[in-house]
Formats: sequence, structure tokens, C-alpha cells
Amino acid sequence: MTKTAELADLLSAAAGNAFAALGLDAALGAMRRSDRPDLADFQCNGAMAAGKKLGKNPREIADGVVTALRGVDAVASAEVAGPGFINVKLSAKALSARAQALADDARSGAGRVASPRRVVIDFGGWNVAKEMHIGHLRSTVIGDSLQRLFRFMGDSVTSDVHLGDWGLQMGQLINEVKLEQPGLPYFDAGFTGPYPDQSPVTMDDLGRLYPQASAKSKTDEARRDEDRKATQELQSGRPGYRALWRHFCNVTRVGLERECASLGVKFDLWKGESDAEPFIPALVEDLKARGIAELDAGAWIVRVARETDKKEMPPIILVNRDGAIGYHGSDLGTIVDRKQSIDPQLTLYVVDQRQALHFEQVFRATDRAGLMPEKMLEHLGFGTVNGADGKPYKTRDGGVLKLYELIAQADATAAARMAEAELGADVPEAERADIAHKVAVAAIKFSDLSNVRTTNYIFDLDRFVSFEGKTGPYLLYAAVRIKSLARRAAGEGVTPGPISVELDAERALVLQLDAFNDALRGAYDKRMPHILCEHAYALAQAFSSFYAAAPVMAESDAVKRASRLALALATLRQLELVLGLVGIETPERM
RNA sequence: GAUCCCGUAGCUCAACUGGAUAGAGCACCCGCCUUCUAAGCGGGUGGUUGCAGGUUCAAGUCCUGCCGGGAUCGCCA
Repeated sequence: MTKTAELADLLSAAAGNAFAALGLDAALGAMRRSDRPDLADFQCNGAMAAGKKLGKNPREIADGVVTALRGVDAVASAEVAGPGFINVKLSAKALSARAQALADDARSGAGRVASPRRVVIDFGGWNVAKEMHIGHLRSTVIGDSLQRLFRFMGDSVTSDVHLGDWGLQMGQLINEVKLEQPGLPYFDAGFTGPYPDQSPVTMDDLGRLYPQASAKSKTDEARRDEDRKATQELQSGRPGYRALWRHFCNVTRVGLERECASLGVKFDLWKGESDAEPFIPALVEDLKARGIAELDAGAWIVRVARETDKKEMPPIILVNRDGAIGYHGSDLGTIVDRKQSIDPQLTLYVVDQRQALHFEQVFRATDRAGLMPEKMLEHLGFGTVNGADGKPYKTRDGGVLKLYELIAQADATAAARMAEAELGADVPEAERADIAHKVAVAAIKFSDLSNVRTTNYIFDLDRFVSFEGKTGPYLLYAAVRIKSLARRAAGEGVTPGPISVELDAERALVLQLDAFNDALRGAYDKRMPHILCEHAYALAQAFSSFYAAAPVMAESDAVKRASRLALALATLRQLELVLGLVGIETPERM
């Protein structure tokens, strides 16, 4: 343990040794940030658990630990409080040293995973023929945050958008186009090609045709049978259908790439369900040969129920009775593909919580088939985006809110806010638009990511694009103020110097900086980006208080000025790191 | 019907997996720009954590039962 270790770790080690000396578990010594900043910097609750175990008075045990802690260099005071809480305050010297170490570290105290893994993150999951709307936001921003976090922690990450391009909806669309434009060569089985390069439908057409087709398929059984047939024909390679389908995919992808660019989200792979297709026949044959797949009511299924199940666990449908592959089969095929090309040790699926059962089935089947142990596959579900009525969000006219409309609205609000603040006279038009967009994206991402991943949340447009209080723009604002400070310091030839922590606001800021790695571990272990958001916000808050309480450039004492500047710059580095992990970029000014 | 999730300030959300006085933001009230960006800072009002029991030194958190909301339950994804 060196001085550059996290403060909590340093203290935990000392307290842990004291517990171990009593023959107890060293883990009881775990120290954490105090719930009572008025009493202490850190606290340990292990003495009470230990007291219970040994049947001894917890305060007595705590006394021994406190004595040991008082021997630690960094500790200014250690006390027992209440039933056996251990409260520790650190010396200003220790905090100064820690702050200096953080300031000198390019990773701002962030650790790395002990043994990096090959990780696939499957998110986005948009469907062909559907424009991205508010409902697609969560998978996209959560998945993107996780890929950034996992990479930062040292894992080797491959992200895959896994487009929905292969199911029944493709058959539905083909038939719908056929109804509108029956003369197209794609429907002529005798046509020998070549098929036109130009798509017969635009994205707007698809956006209209898809719901239309889907509605018919739902109510009209004969139509549904035709759709199934078309799907099966597409999958078995009917050339006209394939050619038409490729147009659907291409037309859709243009729009999706636009949203991705706008949000700053990148994927390593733009694969889809259809890419699993080549892997499926061999898989099916293999599962049949080994008796894992069974024929049931015309469909090939794999049973995944277990004796210990408390709930009903339906089998997966590997091949349906029409001979088509549904999403069970394509997900298995995708796993085969990934195993052969990447051999991931962990695959994360960032998909709506409502599909939890589906993934449980697929993971069990994967395990049963001997492809991968279940433990290597994780479904990271997330809640739905609801309106005030608790149902999936709809706009006033009952439609869905398209993602580009949401972004455009946020852009406009940000631009208006900038005009109001009279930022602009000296800023070129192009940069102004860029700043407004960064602010808008920060607002949108932070609003979404700061909710606990697994729960539903209520969407309110005004709140989503608001720029005051606990919002993305607040975080940018904190960062921008430091950048402005840095420019002024550079202009006046002031350079950062050794950090010396004196004021309460400085102590609080350093303790917050020190908590970074803990937040990282929490977010990584639980796959919960909101923990990063919480840390970023608390850090920005601590900085804002410091900024108000401790003048930097106006400070006449050169040593203090240099110390505060160094602390501010260390904060900026960490703030930009955390914001980067949730996919938020900071402008130079705003 | 079965299984699972949720219920915390007027509103939107946290709470480090059982710890001290349940925290933020919005809204509301009071202060703070001749000093580094007021998209800010400081202070205040606001709580029987859905209800009732139980487990123990300690429960928003664990167990049981209710009430209310949501999701899922083989050929859609």
C-alpha cells in the first residue's frame, strides 16, 4: 500500500489487520466515505458485526481497531461512536498527498481489471424499416457507455449493433410493398435480373408501410400465413426477395448512421440477425444428431426447463413449423458466429427488460448445446421509457417521438440558451452550433443514464432538455469554467504547483476525487452507468463549491494560487474522463 | 392463474446490498454578480420510505400477508 492508493483502501487495510489480529475476517475493516461528513471523512461498521459474531461488546472491539488506526500516518483522528461506528478523519497532509498523486496520474486514480477479457457488447438492436425513436435511446446510450467503460478498464471489447433484419417483419414488409407496387421485378419469380440499383421505397415509405403491414398481419390470419411464407422464402434465398430486402436494409442504415453520428456512438460491427443465418443449418443438424433438438408439432425445439424452476419455462423454437428461423434460432446462430470469430469470455446483451425470459431460454440452450457456459452470457435489461400515465411514451398526437426530433429540439433549446447568455458575438457560427449540439447531447444522455438501468422512468421532454440543476449541461459548465480558468492562467503565466489542502471545500473536493475508482468499480461490476453519473455530478458539485469558496487567479498568495490551480486542473481531468465514459464530450466554452 | 419488477418530499429520482439525523434536482421562500462563465454558490420549507406484522443492537433495504401499478408466460421480436 502506497500513498497513492485510494484513501479508503489504505484505511481498510489498517482496520482489516486489526480485525485479523483478533482472529476475525479482515473484510470487516472495510472503510467507506462517511454518511456523516460533520463527524468524519470515513467510517467502518465492521465492529458491530464482529461483536455479534463473538458475543462481545462492539465498542470494545472498535476500541482496539481505533488504536490501530491512530497509528496510521494519514489519520488525524479516529473515534468510536454510537453502538460501535468507527469514525476517521484524515490529516490535511494525507489529503494533500493524495490530491497530488491524483493530479499526477493520467488516469486520475482509475484502476484496471486484473485480467482483461474478450467482451462482446450487443446493443442498439434497431429494426430495419423502423426509424430510431425515444424507445431506442436507452439501449444505445447504456450500451455505448458500457463499451467505453469496459475498454477503459482494460477489457478487449467488440460492440455489435445486431440489427433486427431477419424475422417475420421482413416478410410482412415484402408483402406490403407487393400490394402497393405489384409490378416490380422482385415479385416475378421468373425474372432473371439484374434488379434495379435504386430502392423502390424510401425511409419514409418504410416508416409508413411497416405499421400498416404489422397491423394487417395481427388481425388477418390469411395475411399472416402469407407473411410467414414470404419470410421463409426470403430466408431460403429467393433472389427477388433478397434483392428487395437489401434495399430495405440499406435505406434504413443511412438513417441509423446519421443518428449514431449525431449521438457520437460507434459500433465495431454492423451485423444483423441475418448474419447468423449461415451458421444455423449446421447447428440445427448437430443438435438434432445429439438429440438435443426435438420435433414438436412440426417445429424443432430445444427444451430448457429445469426441475428447480419455479416458473414455467417454455422451450426455444429453433426452427418453426414453416421451416423459418425466428429470433431464438438467430440468437443461437449469432453466438456460434461470435464464438468462431471472437471467442468472447463474456457477452453482454443490452436489451429491454421485457425480453428477460427470452434470454434466459437462449442462454440455457447455449449451455445445453455445449456452445458456452451460461455464466459467460448476461442480459442487461433496462426499463421502458414511459409517459406520465405509466405507459410507453407517446407524443401529444399519440405518435412516437423520433430520435432526430428529440435531438433537434434539444439543439434548438441549447442554442436559445446560449443566445440568452450572450455567448456568441466572438464565437464563429460553426463553433456555436457545435457547442449547442454538445450541450444538447449531454442533456439527453445524462437524463437517460442517470436513471438506474433496470427501472422504468418517466419521460418529460422539458425536463429532458433542461439545463439547470442535476443535468448534463451542469457538468459541462463545471468543466468549461475550469478550462476558462486554465486559459487565463496560461495567459498570465501562472503554473500549477504543489497541492496543499486547507479549506473545507478543498477537503471535500479531494475526497470526491478519491472516490472515482470506487465509482468505476461499482459501475463496472454492476454494469450500471448511473453510478458514473452520480460520481460526475457529485464531483462537479464539489468543484462548484470550491470554485465559489476559493478564488484561484484572484488569490494573492502565489503558493495558494498554484495549489488551487493544480487542484482545479486535476478535477478537470477526472471530470472529462468520467464524462467520456458516459459518452459526453465537453466543449471549450459555452 | 403463475412468475418477476416497482411503490421513497408536491413532481422526477438516489441511497455504496442490514448501519448513525433517508439524500439530490425541479418547484417554493431568503441571501449572493465593480473579483476566475449566475447554465452558478450559500441558506430555508418540505418524509409514518404504499399498509400491517415479523427477524435483531440496528430495516427504505431481509421474511410473511395484504393494497396499488407494470411486465412476462412455445412457433412476433
